[in-house]
Amino acid sequence: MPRRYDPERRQRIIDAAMRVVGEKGIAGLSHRSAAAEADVPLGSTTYHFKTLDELMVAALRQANEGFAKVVAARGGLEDPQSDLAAELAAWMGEWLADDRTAVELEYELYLAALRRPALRPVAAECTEGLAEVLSRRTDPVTARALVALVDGICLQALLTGAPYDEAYAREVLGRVVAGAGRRGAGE
Amino acid sequence: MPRRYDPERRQRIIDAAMRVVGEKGIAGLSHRSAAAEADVPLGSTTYHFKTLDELMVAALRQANEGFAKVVAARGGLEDPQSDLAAELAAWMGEWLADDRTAVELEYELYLAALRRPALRPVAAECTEGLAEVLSRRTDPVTARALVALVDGICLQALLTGAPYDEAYAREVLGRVVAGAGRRGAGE
DNA sequence: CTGTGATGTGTACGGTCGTACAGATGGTGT
DNA sequence: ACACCATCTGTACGACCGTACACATCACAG
Repeated sequence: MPRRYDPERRQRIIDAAMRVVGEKGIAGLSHRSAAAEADVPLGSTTYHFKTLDELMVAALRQANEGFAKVVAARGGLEDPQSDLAAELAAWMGEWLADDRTAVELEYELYLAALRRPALRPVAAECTEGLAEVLSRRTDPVTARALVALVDGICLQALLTGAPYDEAYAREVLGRVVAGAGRRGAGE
Repeated sequence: MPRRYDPERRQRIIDAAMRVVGEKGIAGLSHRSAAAEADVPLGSTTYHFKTLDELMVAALRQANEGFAKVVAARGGLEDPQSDLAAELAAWMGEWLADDRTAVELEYELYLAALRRPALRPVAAECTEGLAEVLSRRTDPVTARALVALVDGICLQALLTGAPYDEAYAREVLGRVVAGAGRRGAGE
């Protein structure tokens, strides 16, 4: 593996791209805007990322790794003594309250997979990552359903601008958890 | 209300914009591409829709009206004898199988509200529209949760490219329905 | 019948974009 | 020491974009 002249150049471009998406949205991301934000010449971004899709793949992967760390750091999700639904609802509240822009950034990159097949494998990693963590507390089918419900609740809050209702989230997440292991659950 | 020289001009532009989004995605929508698709001059699209946001608002509203008609036409959702979760899961299956591109079109416009405040009120109408229909079969909290779960399940299928699993959808939707009217449900 | 305002049309300007490329630069293996 | 190649840089081109504007056209009130 040959060393680089500027070994952090590629990484700095990814970080810059994430800042651009956070500030101006995916529509504002271009080789030029990322280059300007990273303070590197245009040719440098086109060299490291031949297409914008490549840059978005790198950004989404990095965002998801950061997300996974935040989830892992919140130990409550792994503690078998805790109420899984309540833990999830509380964590969503913190996530959304802490910095809604950061959540928007993650979802914008994640949802971009809708029209960009190149992003789909990475998007699949994102859902599987959270589902895998939840699988340590419940069965895989319930875990996948919880991920879907978390996405739906977050999106409802973000898309309509409505405030996050933690009691509501805890209640409905609890219903999915409560049904774990019943008839026809596939497990 | 003054009549128009070409009373259908505006409507034709909206239809063209929806075709453009369906074929090339929101990123491919511009005053020019919509004008070309509608076979009208550029100045006509800029006259009727001062900004692209206005055009997207009109397109999303129209897509939602079409969606509401499809939902209403499927009477099973209103029949109190039917299994609500099974009806919903079957309807999602038909929707996704019939023409996945059409579903992508709807979700792409709907999700665009994430970064475009102008679309948020219309996005809110979309969720409330379906929630209102479901409210005739269950309580409002459960209805809202079902909408969130439907969105999450559809998005998981669309984003990851995975096939739609109707049995799974029926099972987890059923859990949410089964919990209706319990403790702390807010109703 | 005529004025007036809404609607339709064509063209042009300045800006941003992806892409391409030729040359500079400095690691790295031999 | 030398050559090779990954990396870096600046510049240019053609395409597309939103916007603006002057002028044509038509419905309708008076």
